[in-house]
Amino acid sequence: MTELGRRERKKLQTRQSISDAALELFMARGFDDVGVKEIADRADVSVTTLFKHFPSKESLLFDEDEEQKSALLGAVRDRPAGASIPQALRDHFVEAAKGHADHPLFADFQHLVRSTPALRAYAHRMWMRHQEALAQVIAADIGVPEDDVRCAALARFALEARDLIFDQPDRGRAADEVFGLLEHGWAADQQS
Amino acid sequence: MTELGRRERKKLQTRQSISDAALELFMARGFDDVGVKEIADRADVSVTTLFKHFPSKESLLFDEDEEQKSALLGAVRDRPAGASIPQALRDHFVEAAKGHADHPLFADFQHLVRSTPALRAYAHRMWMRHQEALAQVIAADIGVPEDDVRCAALARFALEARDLIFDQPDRGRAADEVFGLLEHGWAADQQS
DNA sequence: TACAAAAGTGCAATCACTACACTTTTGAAC
DNA sequence: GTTCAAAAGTGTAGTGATTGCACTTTTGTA
Repeated sequence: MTELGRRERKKLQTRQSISDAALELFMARGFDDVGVKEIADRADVSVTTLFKHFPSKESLLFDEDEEQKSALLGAVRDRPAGASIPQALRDHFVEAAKGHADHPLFADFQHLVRSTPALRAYAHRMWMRHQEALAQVIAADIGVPEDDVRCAALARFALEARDLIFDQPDRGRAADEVFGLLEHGWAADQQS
Repeated sequence: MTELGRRERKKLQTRQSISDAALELFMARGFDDVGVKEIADRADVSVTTLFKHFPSKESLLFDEDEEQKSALLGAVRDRPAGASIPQALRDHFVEAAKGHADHPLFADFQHLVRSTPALRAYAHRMWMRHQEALAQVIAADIGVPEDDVRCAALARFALEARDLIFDQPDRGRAADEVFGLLEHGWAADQQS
């Protein structure tokens, strides 16, 4: 689409160098045992430049998740006929988890993030940023005002559900139970 | 119950001085515009001592929430006969919110916390710490293993719900809708 | 070719937080 | 009452992320 000039290409290249350096060092020695100075050195830029490209040390590991976001919204918007929204979200998460299981590198990355409090918190915050957009897609889908509370709640709960499920040993079953709760409510199973 | 010796009394007193100093300064000038040095000075202790009593700058504003926690667990455990768990949690949150509306100082405190990203995040993290305990109480109540996923999910969603509801203009209605979702599920309202 | 914007640099500073080695206080045992 | 070890407190010096500033270099473009 958009042809990038040399300037923009170089800028992206610098950004990528920094990002690469950070990933390698963090994976090798852990987030807390690598300083930004060392990353900047390896990427052959100054610390100042590093912070012109990334707002914080944590952000070095997380590139734009525009893709992730649109996949999420798409999963709801373009769900198969007859599928409910919670079902669509459940399926989307299970699929995504499967896709990640392929990449062996990704598992290490996940482990790094989940075992480092600062990264875990940052990743969670980034992920929850999608709440508003998701809520709006849901609201549009069922034809209610875009600030409807129930849509906001479903969006929030579903996004939280992903992390909740990730901790469970049997993720498939966990996903079924958690999204079952969202779909049919707490009351559904209690008096059975 | 426990008689406190002079030593422990003095320790608590020091802690309180620090806490008071922090609250006053933060309320007057905002969280980010007050340094820990200044707080320590006003409390007439060293910065080192300040950090012996509190693990971080944010924690200066949040005292032990053991009380809050047991109130939360009690609301579920001792709920009126016939009330469901989501209902009990809903009522508990609505009651708590009312109680806070009384204290005029509390409103300012709330505003400070909610308008300062670092504090907002910290408060949220503290609040969500109750998830595990709440999940266990729920599990015990309905007689399932304490690591049941649905209980963990209900606990998490309910705790998240509080903050979600707080943002809404009409909190009573919002509470009804959000906890209605937890109680009866997304499907319940959709095909009506 | 000249010029303004963009990208990058180096330095000094801020600020939360920690490690350390030290003094003072205090509770309790003798 | 004296003694002694633990607890509480202090001051200093450091680390490490992040920012502001004044500066040079690069690059698109007129």
